Amino acid sequence: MLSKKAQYAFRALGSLVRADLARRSEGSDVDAAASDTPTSITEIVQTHPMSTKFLETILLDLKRGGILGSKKGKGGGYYLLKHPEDTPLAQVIRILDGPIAPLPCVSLNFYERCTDCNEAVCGLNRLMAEVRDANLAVLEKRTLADLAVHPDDPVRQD
Amino acid sequence: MLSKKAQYAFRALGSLVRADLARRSEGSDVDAAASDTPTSITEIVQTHPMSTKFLETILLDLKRGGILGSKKGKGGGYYLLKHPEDTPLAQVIRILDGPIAPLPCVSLNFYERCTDCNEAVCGLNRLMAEVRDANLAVLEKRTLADLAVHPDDPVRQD
DNA sequence: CTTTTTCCCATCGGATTAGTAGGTTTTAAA
DNA sequence: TTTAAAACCTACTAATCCGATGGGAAAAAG
Repeated sequence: MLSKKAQYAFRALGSLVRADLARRSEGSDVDAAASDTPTSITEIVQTHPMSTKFLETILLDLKRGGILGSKKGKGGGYYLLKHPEDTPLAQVIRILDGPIAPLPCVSLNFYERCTDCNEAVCGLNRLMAEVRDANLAVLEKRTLADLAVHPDDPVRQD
Repeated sequence: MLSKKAQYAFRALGSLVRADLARRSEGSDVDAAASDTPTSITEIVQTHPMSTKFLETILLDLKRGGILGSKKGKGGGYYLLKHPEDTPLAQVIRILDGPIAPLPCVSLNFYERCTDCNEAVCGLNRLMAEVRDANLAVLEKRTLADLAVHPDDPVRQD
């Protein structure tokens, strides 16, 4: 199960993706940088009701994780550092919830050796690696861009 | 991530599967019932070191969950109620860790309505349902029988 | 009637989660 | 140059969950 943190993160990122798309379609002629029109926490909370303070820590995590940039001061806020389709959902989950794998000993990014089992022989290892791969097949393919897709819109099915 | 409970459960079930297979190959001529040769907690802990008391609660959960049968008193213990290949890993995980889905609102067995989002429109719902399906594709196909497979043995790959 | 087992209930310390409080720094704009 | 609005930082807290433990009661075999 995703933590509240990750759930809120995805909601907030939804706002930022929509802002990104809007900016990109509006300023198609001018060279509008994402950092020129950041979205503030206050704005995000208005469309997605949640604790302002809690969201603050979440967006900070996403910034440290390399997904968001920020601008301080009046008119400041957060913005996506990359195109929405270049940030897979897996990256967001890893930043906020840690490992995606069901066991530390099959984790790619948070690997820890199994203390009391021989990984080469352990049947559970092999099976949980299968589960991990099934997860990543989705979570590395799907990106922030997919978050903003409305069900009526054509969805990428490949 | 799987809880310790689920991890221990899989180890213990490994023992019970091996006992089941052994019994089935031994008593091929006689009609030996599983309940005639149960495996006690003490035996399981000897091959898989872990807290006896903790394992006790786990096996009780598995019994209440319909996976194991038990026999009280001297010579008693636990045994599989069904053939190993008839218990998918998903069932074990649900008993000990609850939902497999990443969000309550996409859970098949532990569904809870989303309080602050419209499921029909929410982009996250659709994506997390995809993740759930990817998980279940593995966890409903793989069973206790796969737990006991040694890596050198031929593995079912379908 | 003794031993061995499952079964039941309550508790418990530590970690994690979700959230709060209060302040600082930076920036834009009046 | 003052004010307001924003990100940023540090610490704390309340509640919950996790992993485990303790002390038995009930059942079954010999």
